[in-house]
Amino acid sequence: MKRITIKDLARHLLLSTSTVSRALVNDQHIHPETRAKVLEAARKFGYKRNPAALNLKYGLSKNIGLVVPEMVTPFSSKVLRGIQNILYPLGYRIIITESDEDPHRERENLLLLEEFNVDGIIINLCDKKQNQEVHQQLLERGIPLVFFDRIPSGALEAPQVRVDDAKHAAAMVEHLIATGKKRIVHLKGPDNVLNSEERAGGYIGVMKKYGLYDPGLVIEAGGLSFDDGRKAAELLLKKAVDFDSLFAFTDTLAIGAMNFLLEKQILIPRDVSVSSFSGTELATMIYPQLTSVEPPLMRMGEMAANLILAKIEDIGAENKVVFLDAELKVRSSTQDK
Amino acid sequence: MKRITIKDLARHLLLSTSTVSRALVNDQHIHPETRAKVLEAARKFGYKRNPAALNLKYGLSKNIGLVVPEMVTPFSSKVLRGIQNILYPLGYRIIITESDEDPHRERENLLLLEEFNVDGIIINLCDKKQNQEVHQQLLERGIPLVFFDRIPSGALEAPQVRVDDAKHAAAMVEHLIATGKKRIVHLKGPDNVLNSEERAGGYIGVMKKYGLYDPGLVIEAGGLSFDDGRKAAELLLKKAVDFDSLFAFTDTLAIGAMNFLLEKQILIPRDVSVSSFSGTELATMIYPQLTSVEPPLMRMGEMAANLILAKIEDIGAENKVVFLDAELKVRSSTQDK
DNA sequence: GTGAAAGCGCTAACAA
DNA sequence: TTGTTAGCGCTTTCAC
Repeated sequence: MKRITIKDLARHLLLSTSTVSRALVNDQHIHPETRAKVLEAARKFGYKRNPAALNLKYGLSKNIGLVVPEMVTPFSSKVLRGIQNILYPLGYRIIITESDEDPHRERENLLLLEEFNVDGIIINLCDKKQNQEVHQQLLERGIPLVFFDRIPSGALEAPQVRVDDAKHAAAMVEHLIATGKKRIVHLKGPDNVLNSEERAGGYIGVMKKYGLYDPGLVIEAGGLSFDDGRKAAELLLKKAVDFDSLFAFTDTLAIGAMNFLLEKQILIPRDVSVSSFSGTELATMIYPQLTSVEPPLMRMGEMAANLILAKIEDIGAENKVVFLDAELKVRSSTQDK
Repeated sequence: MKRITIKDLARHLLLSTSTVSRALVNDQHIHPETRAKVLEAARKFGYKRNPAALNLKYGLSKNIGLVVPEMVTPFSSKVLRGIQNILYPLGYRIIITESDEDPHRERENLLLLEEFNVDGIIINLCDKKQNQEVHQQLLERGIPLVFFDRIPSGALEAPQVRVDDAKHAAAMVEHLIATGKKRIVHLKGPDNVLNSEERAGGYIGVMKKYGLYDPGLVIEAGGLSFDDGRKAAELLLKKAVDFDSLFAFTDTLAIGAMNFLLEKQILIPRDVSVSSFSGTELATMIYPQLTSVEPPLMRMGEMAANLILAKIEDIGAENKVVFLDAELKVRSSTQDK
C-alpha cells in the first residue's frame, strides 16, 4: 500500500503541491477555506509527512544518538525516559547504543551514530579519557555532544549534566556515622571513571573530619559489575578487614558485595550496613532494600535533551555544566529495626 | 562544518556526480582507476553518504521500531542486543519505545513509530488483545509487524518468536516436584497476557499428573511488578495457604514475593523454594539466586530481526511462528545446600 | 491567494 | 566508461 504524498492530495484537490504544503505547515498566505479543504483531505486519506524529505531539505536528520555503558540496570532506561519526554514530542528519533563498559565498543558506537547522521549525541562514558579524540573529532565535525553522569576528565568543550559526587558521597558517609558506624569501608569505583575519585574524595573528607580515616578501609573494585562487588567483599573478608559498614561506588557493586556477605551468614544491616551511590530501582528489588544516593535520572535525561537541543539550534551555545541535586534514600540496609 | 557531499567530490575530481556515485556503490561500469581516485578522495574528505537521500529515493526509512512493555528488568535490553546484532550491520536504526505495561501508551508508541516512518515494528505486547485494531491497521498500511514473547490472542497475520510456555512451565514444576515439593503455589500472570494461561496450563498439567493439583494453590497476580509479587505473597500468608514452594509467572513477581517472605523470616529455599519464568540477569542479582526458565533472549531478538527483514523484503513472506528452546536454570532458590 | 520551479543528496535509466 | 537528466517528497522563493 503506497504511502500518500502531498502530490496525491494536490491531484485530488486540483491544487498545486505548494498550496497543499502551505496548508499543512499553517502558512499565512492561504485562504482559510482552502486550508480547511486540504486538512480535511489529508485526514481522510491518512496523509503523513515524509520525514526523509524534510531531513534532506534541511540537512537535519532529527536523529539523536544515545550512548550508554550498560543497560542491565534500569539506570540508563530512566535517563532515556527523560530524553524521550523532551525529544519525542519534537519529532526526534533516538538511537540507543550500549558500550558494555568497553571503550572500544563505545568508539564503534560513536562512529556508527555519525554514520547514521545524528544531529547530536548524548553520552554516558565508560572511560574518562579513552575516546577523547573521537569526541573531539565529532565536535569538530559539527556534531554536538552532551555528557551525563560519567563525564570526561579533560575540559572538553561540551555541556554536561551531573550530580555533585563528592557532596553526596559525603552526605552518605555522614549518614552512616550518624547510625553509629565507625569502620566504614569504601568500595571505590575503577580508576578509569572520573566519578570514582570524586566519590572517594567525599568519603575521605568526612572520615578524616571524624578522625575515622584508615586507608585500609578503601578497597578498589576492578570494575562495576556485580561480580566485581562480590570479589571486593571476598577480598575484604580474606584480608580480615575489620568493618561495620560499606559504602559502594555504585548499586551493582553494593549488591554484589551484599550477596557475598549474605552467603557468608553476615547479616545486613545487623552485622554490616551497606549503602551505595547511583541508586536505581534495583536498590528496592533486593532484600534488604539498599540505602543509596539517587540522582534524578529522568530529570537528568530531560536536561541532557534540552542541552543538546540548544546546541543543535546554535552550535555556539554555551557549554553549561548542570549540577542536579541527588537524594539520599535511607532504606533497610542501613537501618536496624 | 558542512557535510561533504557527492557533489563536492565530483567538483573536486572534475567528474560527474554519477561517476562518483558509481564508484561509491561499486558499480561495474567504471574504470578501476577512476574508482580508486574517488574512493581516495572520499576517504580524505571524510565523505559519508546521507541516509536521508536514500530513504527518499527508495521509500525505505531504514528505521525499525521496537515496542517493549518495560525496561526495568534487563529482559528487553537483551532482546534489543540481538536485534541490533542483525540490524545495525545492515544500516538500520532502531527506535525503542516503552509501553509501561499500559496498552494506551503502547498504542501511542505504535502511532509514533508510524509517524517516524519505520519500515517495520518488532513488538512485545502488554495486552493480548487491546490494540488488535491498531496492529491490523498497521499491517494493512504495509508496515510489517513481528511479535515476540508476549503474543496476541487472535490469529494475527504476523510472524512470532516465542517459547513453548506450557512445556517449560511443566518442566519447572517437574523440577520442584523432583526436589520433594508437593504444595507448589503458582503465581499466575494477569489475564490480559496470553502466556499466563499457557504457563498456568503447564503447571496444572503436571500437578494433576502427580495428583497434587489444588486450585487453592493458584493465585493470580494483579500485574507484573515487584509489588504485585509482594502483594500476592502477602495474600498467601493471610489466607494461610499451606505451601512449600512457589512458581511465579515471571522474575519480577518471584522476586517481589521472595522479598516479602524474607521479611517475614521465611527462609528460602529452606522453608519455601521459589522459581520463575522468563528469567533475566535479575535472577542472579538477588540472594538467594533464583531458579528460572530462561528464554534465549538474544537469539529471540536476532530471530525477530530476521523475520522482520524477510517481511520488509517481501511483504508476502510467510508468517512463521518460531519456537525457541528455553533453558531451566537451577539456582539456590530451589536447592538446599 | 495560488502556481511554477528549484533544490536538498543520491541513484539509475538513457545517451553518448 | 562517463555524463546528462529526472525524480524520490517537501518547502520556499519568485512570479502572477
